[in-house]
Amino acid sequence: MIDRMHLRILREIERQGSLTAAAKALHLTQSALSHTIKKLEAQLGAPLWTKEGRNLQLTQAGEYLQREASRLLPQLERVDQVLRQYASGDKGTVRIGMECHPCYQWLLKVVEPYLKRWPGVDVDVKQQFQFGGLAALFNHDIDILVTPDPVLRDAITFDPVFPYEQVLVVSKDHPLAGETFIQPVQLADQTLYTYPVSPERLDIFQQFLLPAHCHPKRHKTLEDTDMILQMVAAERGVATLPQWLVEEYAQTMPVAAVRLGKDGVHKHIHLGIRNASADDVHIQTFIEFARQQDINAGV
Amino acid sequence: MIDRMHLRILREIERQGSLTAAAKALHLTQSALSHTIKKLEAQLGAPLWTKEGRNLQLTQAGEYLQREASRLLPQLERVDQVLRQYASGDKGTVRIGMECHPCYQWLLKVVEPYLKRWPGVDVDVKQQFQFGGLAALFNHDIDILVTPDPVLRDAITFDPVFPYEQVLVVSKDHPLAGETFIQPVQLADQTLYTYPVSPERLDIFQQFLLPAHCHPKRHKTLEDTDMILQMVAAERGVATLPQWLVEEYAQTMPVAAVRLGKDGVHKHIHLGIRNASADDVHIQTFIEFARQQDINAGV
DNA sequence: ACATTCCATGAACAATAGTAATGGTTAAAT
DNA sequence: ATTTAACCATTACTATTGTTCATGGAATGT
Repeated sequence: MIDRMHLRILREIERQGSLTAAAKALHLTQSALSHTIKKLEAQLGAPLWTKEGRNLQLTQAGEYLQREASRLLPQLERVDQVLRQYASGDKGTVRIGMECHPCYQWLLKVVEPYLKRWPGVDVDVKQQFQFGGLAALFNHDIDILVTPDPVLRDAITFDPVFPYEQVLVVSKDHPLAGETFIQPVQLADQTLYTYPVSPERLDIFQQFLLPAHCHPKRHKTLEDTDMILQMVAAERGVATLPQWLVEEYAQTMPVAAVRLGKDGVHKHIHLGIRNASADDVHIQTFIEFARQQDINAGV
Repeated sequence: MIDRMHLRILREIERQGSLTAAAKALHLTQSALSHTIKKLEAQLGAPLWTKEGRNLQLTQAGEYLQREASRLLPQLERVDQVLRQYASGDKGTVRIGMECHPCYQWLLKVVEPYLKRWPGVDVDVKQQFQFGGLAALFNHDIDILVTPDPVLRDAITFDPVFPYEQVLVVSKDHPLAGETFIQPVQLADQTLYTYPVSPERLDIFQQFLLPAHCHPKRHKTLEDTDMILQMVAAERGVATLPQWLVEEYAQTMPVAAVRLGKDGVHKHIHLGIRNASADDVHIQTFIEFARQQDINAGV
């Protein structure tokens, strides 16, 4: 009953704000659109819009349909894209999403040689998710999720591809800079900079501070890795980052890494995929490639 | 480009096995189907089937499209259903999925009075999920997930609605039947019956046996609660169940409950919903209703 | 009050999708 | 080997649906 065109109409009227503009965007006349809408509403037996003055206001049913449209249409468009790629040989697109900020740095290193090795495959990288990376994976917005926090569930498989150590970053002149490792209490008089995510998802809290019932003097958040490191370099506080990333930054900035606890905090970057897409060639090759890359990089 | 009808064709040909039968199922002539397919393949620039003898064989692209069809069509059909319900007043359907076997018993008690209280709302209960309950929730196969194991994620909200204690069930004549509680070691010479799910998802292992590095003498699995209790009653082994459920069974069977550890293993049944559907009236009222129900039942 | 923008409508037309009839091919039944 | 039945493709024709054109009314801003 509800056809793809109906969904497109809903979406386009929302985007354009008016029926006339939507018609143009859909390569139709205003009249055609008006007719189609009237017919649809007759079929449904309920209006989708009410006329408020000279523009339209969605009814409750209309709002529902619009939400579904913005959810389903991208999936249908993806189907088109994939089919076009089937038709034009073995070209493909792998859509990769990331949840953690430093993952991006790692991904850059993997994607570049991957694109060279597989010229027929495109890579789409997405970072912003309305409902988080896992939802994006389930909703078929992305095909691979890069994350340090795998979740054990039937439908999703996580594959550890890159081991790294999470370390404390401090200014080179900081009192802690000389230590080989620190204890949780040593952060009690420090200002800690992190990305703006809830403490439950920050390893420094979950795996280091909370088990020892410690907490930093202050906890501040900043969006951007560079900004955080600026603050650390300026001795305004400390932060945590992957060790390999600190090494890189240390070449150009006065910062140093210190191990968290005697044994360190060890993590893996995981690649998560839907089990249903496990036999997709491009996804398979990407994961394999990523894992091999790390054998070289994971020194 | 790909239209709903195309997806229906793919699905129906799979279901019926032949083009002629599919045409009949779609209320079309065989000829019409043949035409539509030819046109679609021309548009795509690639065949979706190859003729193997007198029946059809899907190409790779065809297989992909078929998978997408069986994924997307149910969602489109749900949209139809909801819109029909909008048209016919405030009727609605809440689709509930369950991951844990005993959840079903609890749900039965909640659904019955709920249906009486809200005659306009239907409840669909589903128990089998190809990729697990969480995936079903993400895929819009269900609207509410009943589970004892919430997962913290952006897109999903879990709401604890019913507290219960997980206990050991033993035969009335079993040596352990007299104890007020048992220690993990006391299961070392017992046969343990559970549902056929992996030990990581069984509280008896995760919260009781593994922390004490114990394990039962034997671990057997059975599909069905009644069957498990039969085995327990016949002194073939022990099992774990929610305490309130054991109480019920104890009225008709020679079984008794024993606390797990000094403090017991305490759990909650959670209701999980997509954040995007948090303002759906029917879903809201169901959760509210479920929570109130438990105040009475949760003795 | 007037121009402008927006949406609705009816009639005419064009495009699309559907049917009927037929024929060729394949696989099973006699 | 021949017949029978099932399946799919094709052509020509028809019905339905979608689209445009031309027009009019209703709301907004100047």
